[in-house]
Amino acid sequence: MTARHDTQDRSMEAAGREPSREEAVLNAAAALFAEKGYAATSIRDIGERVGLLGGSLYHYIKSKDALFVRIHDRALQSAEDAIRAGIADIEDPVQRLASACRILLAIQLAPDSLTMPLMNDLGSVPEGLRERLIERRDAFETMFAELIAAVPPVAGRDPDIYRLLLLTTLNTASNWYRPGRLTSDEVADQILATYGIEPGGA
Amino acid sequence: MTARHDTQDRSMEAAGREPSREEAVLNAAAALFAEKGYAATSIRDIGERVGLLGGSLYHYIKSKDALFVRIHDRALQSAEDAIRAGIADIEDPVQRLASACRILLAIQLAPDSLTMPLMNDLGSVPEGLRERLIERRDAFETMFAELIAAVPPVAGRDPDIYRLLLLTTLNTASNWYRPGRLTSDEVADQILATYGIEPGGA
DNA sequence: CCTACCGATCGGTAGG
DNA sequence: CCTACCGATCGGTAGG
Repeated sequence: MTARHDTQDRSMEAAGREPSREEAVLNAAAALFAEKGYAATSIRDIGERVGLLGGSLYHYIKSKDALFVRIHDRALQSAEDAIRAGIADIEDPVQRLASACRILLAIQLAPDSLTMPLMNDLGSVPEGLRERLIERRDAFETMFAELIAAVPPVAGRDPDIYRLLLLTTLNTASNWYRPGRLTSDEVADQILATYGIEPGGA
Repeated sequence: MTARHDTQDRSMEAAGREPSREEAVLNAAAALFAEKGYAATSIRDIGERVGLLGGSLYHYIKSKDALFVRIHDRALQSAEDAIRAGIADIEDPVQRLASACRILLAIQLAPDSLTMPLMNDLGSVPEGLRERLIERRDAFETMFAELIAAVPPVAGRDPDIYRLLLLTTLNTASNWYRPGRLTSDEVADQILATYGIEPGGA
């Protein structure tokens, strides 16, 4: 989970090829939505980031709403895929949960526009959209809930609250994390210890 | 959709008197800013909530920016006052921190427009404003940092991360909390246990 | 992918 | 506190 990619944007895909124009639009939009939220991000803002005028974006997108949904779904799917792949070969439930947390945190802390700040505040999203997005989110969180349910509960802790606190802690870490002093994995270790998830036992 | 006179709530203050019009404007604005964020809340939205047209609000406010600053400062000041008052007579550092957490959480979970969701996401606030607000926030967090510094650190935990996780956990609880099953204090107990803050000892 | 534009809405003001 | 309006900006479209 060590991030070795540069701070440079215009991030290339894994293989190293140039991103297509459409990918560039999605990435720019993801970054802006993550930074300023839905309402404060204008179509013209997004266009400016990729060197197009606002109206020109409509060759690649159907509407601002649809663009947001697309990015939101892609981010969740990408995170879900990464977690599933990362834990596929692990059998011990504690190790599975620990790995999932580490991967999710790495995603949340990495300045990677593919997943970006996994879309945290839906507050400024219009009424109609919000429900769709929350449904998608619930599906993601179900996966996490299952990972948590597989480990022995911590004594004296309400399982629902435990789950919500852990997930929220992972998801909001990007609000305060500043790269430099600690790596993502070091922060993950702190969070895991806080929630009594001690892999390797020792 | 009962459409009597005003569907408005017109909640009274603690003492039972009518809130002044200015207070009503501040409270409505606080609720809307907390719900949808700065950018997605229009002056006309706020006016609608108190039964005025948008332009009429400018008798009570100087600008949207200034209104937000005012509400933000009031919320932080009010929270700070409540915490200071609540721990003034407590000497044991663990008890002081525990009480402060309980009070802060109660504020964050209460649908009270005076403090409302203590303004969490500054993402949609314009550049210039944001710095001012973050400064104000730092002052508040300093008080909390001192309370934490007074208790013995948890073994193996990074103090800075510990502080950031605890504070973020308290501040984001309103994102998932739904009244009914557990009270604010019961949630607080879960959080305190998670962070090794066990007052009373037995 | 741009020019040129649309209707709607924004924060804010004048003037009573 | 409203009417009536301002210039700016919004999401989005036509037409090339």
